[in-house]
Amino acid sequence: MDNNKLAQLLFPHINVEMEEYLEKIYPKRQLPEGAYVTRFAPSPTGFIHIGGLFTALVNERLAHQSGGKIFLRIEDTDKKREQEDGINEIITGLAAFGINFDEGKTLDGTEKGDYGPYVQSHRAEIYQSFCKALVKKGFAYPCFCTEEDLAEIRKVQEEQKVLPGYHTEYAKCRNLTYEEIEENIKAGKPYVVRLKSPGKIGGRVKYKDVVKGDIEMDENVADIVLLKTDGIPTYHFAHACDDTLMGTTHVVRSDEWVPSVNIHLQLFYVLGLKPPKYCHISPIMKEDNGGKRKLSKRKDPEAAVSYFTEEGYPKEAVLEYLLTLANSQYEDWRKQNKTADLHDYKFAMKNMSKSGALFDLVKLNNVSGEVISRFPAEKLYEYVLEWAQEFDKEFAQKLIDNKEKAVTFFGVDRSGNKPRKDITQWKGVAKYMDYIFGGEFAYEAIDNIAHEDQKAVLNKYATVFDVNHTKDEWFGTMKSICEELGFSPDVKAYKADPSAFKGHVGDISTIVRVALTGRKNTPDLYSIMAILGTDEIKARINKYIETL
RNA sequence: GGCCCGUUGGUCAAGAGGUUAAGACACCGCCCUUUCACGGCAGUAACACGAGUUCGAUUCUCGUACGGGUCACCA
Repeated sequence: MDNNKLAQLLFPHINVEMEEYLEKIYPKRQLPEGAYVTRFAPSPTGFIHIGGLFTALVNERLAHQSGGKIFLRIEDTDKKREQEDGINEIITGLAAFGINFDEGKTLDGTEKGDYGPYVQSHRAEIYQSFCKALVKKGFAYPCFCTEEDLAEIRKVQEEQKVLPGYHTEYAKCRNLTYEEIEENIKAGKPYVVRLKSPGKIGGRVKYKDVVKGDIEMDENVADIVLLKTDGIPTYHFAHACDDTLMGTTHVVRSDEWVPSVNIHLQLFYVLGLKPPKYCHISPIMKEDNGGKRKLSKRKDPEAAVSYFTEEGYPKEAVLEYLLTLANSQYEDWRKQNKTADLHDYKFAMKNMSKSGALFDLVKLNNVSGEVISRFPAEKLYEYVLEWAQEFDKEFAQKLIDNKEKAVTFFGVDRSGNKPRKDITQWKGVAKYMDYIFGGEFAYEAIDNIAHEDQKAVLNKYATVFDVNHTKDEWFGTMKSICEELGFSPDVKAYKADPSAFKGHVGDISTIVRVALTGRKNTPDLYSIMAILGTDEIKARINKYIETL
């Protein structure tokens, strides 16, 4: 068989040689020593999985902290999956979490970067050129098998209990003559181009995975499809071509790809190219009936990153949580560097876990509360407003109409080094601060103080408070009414003999708090009273008394 | 089923041939405190199992179990 002749028969329209792409069209990148070139390579469904964000984040950190580049490559070789506008959704979705690409498609529909096109469906000639080179070298051949043929082969293999797949003597089209091929093509028979695998059954390959360590597995023997009937490559082949041309140094992807590495290594081998380093990271899992399983797009709302924006988790919180999953020492670093930007953390690949972590919403809440506690009042206001404008218009309007009040409120207990940590997501803030905007709210019950005593406390308090008091005066006022009402101004004295009092000064503030806000748990009461103002305070006290 | 990977408290995890087996979240208790918080201190709780190597194994080796992944003209 004359391979050159076959290559010409198969790819008469391909004139650019593989070498030209390699040397002239896509010259090697000029980057500093040690710089990583990584990529994020989704199919354009528009859906961003939390695991995808995780992968993207790792890729982004690796590239940017090393002075390298990260590019976005759209893997749209499967037409069935395509989705209108999927690419833009991915770009904006990731940008919302601070992941920006140096190269690839942009929102205006153009592309940036010198290694494009970055959409695989636009790279057909490149793959075909590489494939042509393989045919010339005798490492690829056309296959005319139909689906039925393949099913038949599989059936036989199952009966014989041998390795399934298109390989060795089962690879019917491997040894077609030039004449047979030419005849089939002239007859218009559709065909794929397959790899003529040099692998041997029983052969083994080894490689060192950056996160999993040494891995050894069977050598690939399957004549996998390189180019599909439509001339578009499979993932495997596209990966080998693209990551070479685009200069990827580290392929960071989900560990479901580990079993394909033997194929990829073989592809680089037959192409005569050097493979990149592989970093297979573990997926994020979810507890399910005592077992673990991958977070599922269909069953788990939290699988979609949009869930976190809808719930109102600040992007910093999600990122920070993901970073703790990626590198548990991130938390220690954060403790030492409370105000530092999370991008200052030196992410280390070797600290990544080999096994999949369960997604823990409780932990996310903790991280989020921590992150939000560091936001100054103005920033908090902006974030909450931004969220509300999209997900709770009514609340957004209130925020706009009462901006000053809201900002003041957000500043309560949030300055200094011991900020409150009770806001963990924007959804819920409306309820959290409803008493700031109006008097409509339910009252939490106070069980340990009789209604009559509560009334007495409030009636008295209404006559002595003054919103112009300093905090000390305010506190003094509250203490001063204790004795005549039968309460202890001193908590210790109360605890020493609870039966001697109706309650202590703390109970008085609880009563006032519930009257004014409806709840036992709010930020500093003194500050809240200052926000409400005298008339509102009196009105609310009276309103509460009526309910007793 | 073949192949690959994994298994330290409820969760995330550090660790290393000899440790009282870190830390974080959650939970519980105490302290501080006018309330709510914040903070501080303490506590409950773990090396899947069985062999082997070794003076000694949670750490190394081999099995077993369990969990996960993968075996497409999908990525």
